Amino acid sequence: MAIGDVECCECTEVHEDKVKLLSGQMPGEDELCDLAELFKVFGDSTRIRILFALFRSEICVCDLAELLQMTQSAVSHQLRILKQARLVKSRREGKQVYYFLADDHVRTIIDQGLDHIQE
Amino acid sequence: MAIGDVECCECTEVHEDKVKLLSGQMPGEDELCDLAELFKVFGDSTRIRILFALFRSEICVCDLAELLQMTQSAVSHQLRILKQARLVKSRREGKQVYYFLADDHVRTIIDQGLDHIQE
DNA sequence: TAAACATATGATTATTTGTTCATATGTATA
DNA sequence: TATACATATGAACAAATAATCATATGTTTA
Repeated sequence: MAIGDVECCECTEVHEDKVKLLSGQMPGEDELCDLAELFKVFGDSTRIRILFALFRSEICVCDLAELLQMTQSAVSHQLRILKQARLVKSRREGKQVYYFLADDHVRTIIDQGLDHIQE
Repeated sequence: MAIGDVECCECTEVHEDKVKLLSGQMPGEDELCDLAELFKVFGDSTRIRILFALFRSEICVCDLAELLQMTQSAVSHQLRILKQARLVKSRREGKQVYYFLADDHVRTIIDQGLDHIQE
């Protein structure tokens, strides 16, 4: 179907009013994309494992690599993504950099996710 | 580094005890993957838009396509993913199939996500 | 039962993304 | 200041994935 053809089928008029109403209530494009980007960050088991580790305490990069049995580089790349999403923060102590959870949203979101899959 | 080389660097012994402790507390592989898979489903703006629409009321596939200005096929593919993740359910009414939210975890998770990005 | 409508789905393609490798940056210490 | 250590990052490659197209399935009605 060509772009610009509004209807995907013939049933458009069935709930035209409902669609119009909903259309006005949808969040803006920016907000939707930001939200999807945020959840994308949770959508990788390496990053989930990092977040679980940080539930207990802050931890430095090489300990994380050891814990997850991954290269320092791979862990560092993922930490960068977590940091850009403001899910973790870091502090330097000498040669080492310690990462920790940025706030409690992380716990809540993961807890809700656990609730869901355990149902 | 070859697989089997445990250390990524020389600092392993610095927090060896911490790593061991954490290692015993990490969730199982299955749980971690299920969780990541779940959040992957939230990590797409099309699916987020579908979920937002379902916040208001159940809605049929072609109305969703109209609302999102997408093809029926694309919407249907995404609904399948949402359904496999048990985030939505459906019921047939005549020729049309209505989708609706499976439970309240969806709202909670998205609300927490919104909280986070709006900070 | 045939035709029209609504939805589902397999195959293909373009894009995104996680890991690896090599290397750069930053910090401490001899 | 030279060296070693800890972390960060760019490029490349393989794997995952969202939209499209064509078509199949399921339902209603003439």
